[in-house]
Amino acid sequence: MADLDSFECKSCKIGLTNIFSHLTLDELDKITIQKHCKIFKPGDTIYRQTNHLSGFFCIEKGIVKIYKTGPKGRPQIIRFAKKGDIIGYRSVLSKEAACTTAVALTETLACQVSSNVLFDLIYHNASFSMEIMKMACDELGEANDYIMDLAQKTVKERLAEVLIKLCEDFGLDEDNILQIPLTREDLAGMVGTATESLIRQLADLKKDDLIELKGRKIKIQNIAELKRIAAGF
Amino acid sequence: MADLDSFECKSCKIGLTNIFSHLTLDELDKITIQKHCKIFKPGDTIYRQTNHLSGFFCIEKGIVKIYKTGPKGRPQIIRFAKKGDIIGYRSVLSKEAACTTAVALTETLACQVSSNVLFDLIYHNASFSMEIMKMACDELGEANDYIMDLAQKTVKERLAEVLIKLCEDFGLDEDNILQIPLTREDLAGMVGTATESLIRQLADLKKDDLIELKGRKIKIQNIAELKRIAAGF
DNA sequence: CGGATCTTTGATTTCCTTCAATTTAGGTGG
DNA sequence: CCACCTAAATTGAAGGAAATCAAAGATCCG
Repeated sequence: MADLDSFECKSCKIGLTNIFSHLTLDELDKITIQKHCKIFKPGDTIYRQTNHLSGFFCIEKGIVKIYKTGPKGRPQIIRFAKKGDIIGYRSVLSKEAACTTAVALTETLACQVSSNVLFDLIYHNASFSMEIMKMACDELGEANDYIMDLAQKTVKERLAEVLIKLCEDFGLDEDNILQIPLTREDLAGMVGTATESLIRQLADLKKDDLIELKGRKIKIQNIAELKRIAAGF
Repeated sequence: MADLDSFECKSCKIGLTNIFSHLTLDELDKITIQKHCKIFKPGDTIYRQTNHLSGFFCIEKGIVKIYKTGPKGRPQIIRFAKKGDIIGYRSVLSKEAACTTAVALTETLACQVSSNVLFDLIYHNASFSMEIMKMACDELGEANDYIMDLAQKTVKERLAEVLIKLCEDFGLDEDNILQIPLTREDLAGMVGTATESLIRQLADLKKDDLIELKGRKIKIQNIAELKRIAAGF
C-alpha cells in the first residue's frame, strides 16, 4: 500500500469544508509533513479513555463511535464522528487524558496531527482558532441538549430524537434507509437505555408505521411524526 | 449608588485568577470602557433561553443558576456559576441564541462585555484565546461526564456526586455546611429527578449519617462514603 | 453447516414518578 | 414579637416506565 502519510493536505477535499479551510497552503504543508494517517478496521480502537493523546485526529473516511465507559462497564455513546470531523481535540486542548474511547464502526481512515502543530496554528492563525472554538461550543450546546433529554424525556422520545439526529448526520438512501449500520446495542448506548428496552421501543415505532426494520437497516417512514415524538410534549 | 461601570477591570481582583489574567493592561482598559455592570437580586434573570446576547458576562459576586427549560416546562440545571466565572460565552461564540437561562440565586454583580470586544481580544491575543478554548473544553468534559451519569447512575449516586461537586465548587464552612443555599427543587433540578425523589434520597443519606439537614443547610459528615456512592459500583 | 453473536420476546422486579395530603418554614404586616 | 399567609418541604400510596433475568429465535460468517 502507498504511504498514507505522504498524501498532501492541501489537495485533500475534506480540508475545504471543515476547520482546515481557514489555513494557508503553507500551514497545510506543515501538517502534511508531520501527520500520521492510519486505516482502522471495524472494531479497531483509535484512542482509549485515560490515554494521553499526542494529537487530535481528522477523519478522512468512515464512521467512528465515541463513548465513555460507565462505572458498571456499560458504554455510553457520546456521539458518532464521520468524514471531516475532528476527534480527540478536547483532550489535547485541556491537556488531560482522553475522557472517551473512539472505535471505528466501519473501515476508517484517520490522520493524527500532533499537539505542537495544533497549538502553533492556534497561536498564529486567529480564524482557525475561532473555528476550533466554535466547534467546541457547538459540541457543548449539543451536550447540554442531551443532558436535558436524558433527564426529562422517555426512552421512546429519546429514540425518536436519536433517529432524527442520525438522519441529519448520516442521511438516508433512495429507499429512506438510514446510512449508518448500528447494532441494537450501539443504538441503545446512544439512547441511553438497555438493549431490550430499545428493541421494544423500536417495535413500537414500527407498529405505528413510523419506521420499518430489516435487520440493521432502519427505514424512516414518517419523519414528521418522529419529530413530534422527539419534541416530547 | 456609584456608577458600577466606572470601576476599572485592571484593579479587579477577579481578573487575576480567571481568563482575564492573560490580558494586557491596555486590553483590560478596553473592557473597562465599554462593559456594563449590573446588580441582580435573587430571582432576577440575567439572560433567558432564546435571547440573543450582545456579550458574555463575568460574575463579580454571587451565585447564578444556569438551566434549560424542558419540553414539559421542567427546568434542568446545567451548572451553577460563581465569582470569577464566565457565562453566556457559548452563545456569543456560536452566534446562536442562548440555549440556557441564567438566574441569580443570591445577590449578584455581573459585568457584560460586548461580543465585539471578545472577538477583538480573541483575534489579537492568542493566550487569551487559548484560555477560552480550555474553558469550553473543560465544560464539555464535564458535560460528557454528566451525560454518562444521567444515563447510567441511580438518583442516589447522582445526588452523592452533586453534593461532592458542590463541595468542590462552593466549599464548606467551619461546621462542614455547604456554602450554597439551594431549595430542594433546585437540588432536584441539578440531580435530574423529581423533588420528592430527591427528598427521599436526602433522607436516606441522613439516615446513614452521611449528611445532616437543617432546613436548607446541608452538613457533610462523611465525604469519603459519599464519594464511594458517587462512583457507583 | 455449525458455532457464535446478535436480536427478540416474556416475566419479574426495581426504581422512580406522580398525585394527594400534611407539616414545616420563611417572610410580612399588624 | 406574634399571628398569619404563602411557599417549600415532607410523607404516603399507587402506578408506570424501564432494568434485569432468562430463554428462544434469527443471522452472520467462516
